Amino acid sequence: MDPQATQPAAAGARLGRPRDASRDTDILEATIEVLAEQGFDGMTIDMVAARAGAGKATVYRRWPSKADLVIDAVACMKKRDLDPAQLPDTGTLRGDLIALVRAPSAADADRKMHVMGGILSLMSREPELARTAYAAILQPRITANRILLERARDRGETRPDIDVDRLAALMPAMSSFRTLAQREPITREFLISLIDDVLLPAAGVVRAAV
Amino acid sequence: MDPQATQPAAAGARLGRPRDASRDTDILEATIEVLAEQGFDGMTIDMVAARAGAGKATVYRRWPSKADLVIDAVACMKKRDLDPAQLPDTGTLRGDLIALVRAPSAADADRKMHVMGGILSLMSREPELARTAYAAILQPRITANRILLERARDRGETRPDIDVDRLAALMPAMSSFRTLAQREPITREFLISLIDDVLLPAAGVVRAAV
DNA sequence: AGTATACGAAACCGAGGAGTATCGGAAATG
DNA sequence: CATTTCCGATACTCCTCGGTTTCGTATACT
Repeated sequence: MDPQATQPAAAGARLGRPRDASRDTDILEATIEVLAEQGFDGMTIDMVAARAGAGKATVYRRWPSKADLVIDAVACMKKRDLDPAQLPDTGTLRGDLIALVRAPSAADADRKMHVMGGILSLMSREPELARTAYAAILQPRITANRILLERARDRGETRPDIDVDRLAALMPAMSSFRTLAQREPITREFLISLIDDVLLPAAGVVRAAV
Repeated sequence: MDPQATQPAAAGARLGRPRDASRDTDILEATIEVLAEQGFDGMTIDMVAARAGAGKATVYRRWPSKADLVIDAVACMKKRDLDPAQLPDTGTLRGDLIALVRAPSAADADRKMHVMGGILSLMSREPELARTAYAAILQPRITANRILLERARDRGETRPDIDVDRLAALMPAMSSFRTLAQREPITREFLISLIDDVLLPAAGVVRAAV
């Protein structure tokens, strides 16, 4: 199995120059960027390598194929994500939702949606990627919405019989639709209008004076 | 200009074997099918020709390039579409919306969404296609919803201050999201749940006994 | 009949991109 | 210093696919 079974015990120090871990993250970030701009089929390994300031060999030493690189890059988007443990808790559903659409969140969501659009065609052929992308891009947001909605419902702020799952997917759905199909940017105004004109009325929250 | 200016006046009968018009529709339908299954980049002209039972030359005699073929095929989807003049008018918003999601509509919407997903990457590079696709696939549905909503609002069935544009896009947005991102099929149950649990509450329609 | 075009099938051409190999140099171990 | 592996750069192979051409046949007009 292991051709290097001389002295370094198991996963110990290998011989020769060690790998530069910074190349990994640079390549993964470049992959996400090119993916968002060009889509999977429009993206070439040379583009990624050039943007990362790396050589093609350095890419292929780490990932066996273009598809594996993309799958790994998408999976790594999940890490720097909102932590369910520190969701906003302002006392009202509207306050929580508004807090969730702060400026960096909007720009970040816009790029994530473009990545999603870029790998749509590949997702048909790679079910594993489809699950990974859902978990990395959509699931966190939907889960956060679900938690906020359940909390508000248990407070008696909404109707008691709301369809939490459906409503939790509402904002991601309308956002992706606007970005990908209507090709208009996600703005803070759009998100707030979504909260006040669609989501809160649908949840049966009485409209406060604005 | 016209190298054939002998006897046939202007656009009259040409010389030789005339073109078979049935090949046009066969090729266009095959294009839509392959597009929905494979996406633009995964689709090859050979696939389309084979499925249409035609030769590649027959395709290229009619459309100068793959992109032109796809643009034309998408544009032709608009023809067999719902006519705004004969929208349902049942007296209630819910009745109208339910009537609009009859069985053939659901299956048709599912395929249209897959086509939309298949050309997403191309739409970035071809703004003309983006407009065409929107007009052929989404606009008719959104417009129909808008008309029904405005009618209901003017009847006093909804709150008077509803955001018609936002609400008209709600069902297409949630449908495309479910199809493309969540990869679950569009069922009649899903659409009705959307109407009863999201759209009507958001529009302020009082829930009738079900 | 003669001519001109359309048809399906298949060979063909050229560009572009995935993946591999090579090279000179750098960074680690011994 | 010798060895080994990593690095960026680049040349190279192989294959797919868009698009063109050819061929034998079919179908129109004159």
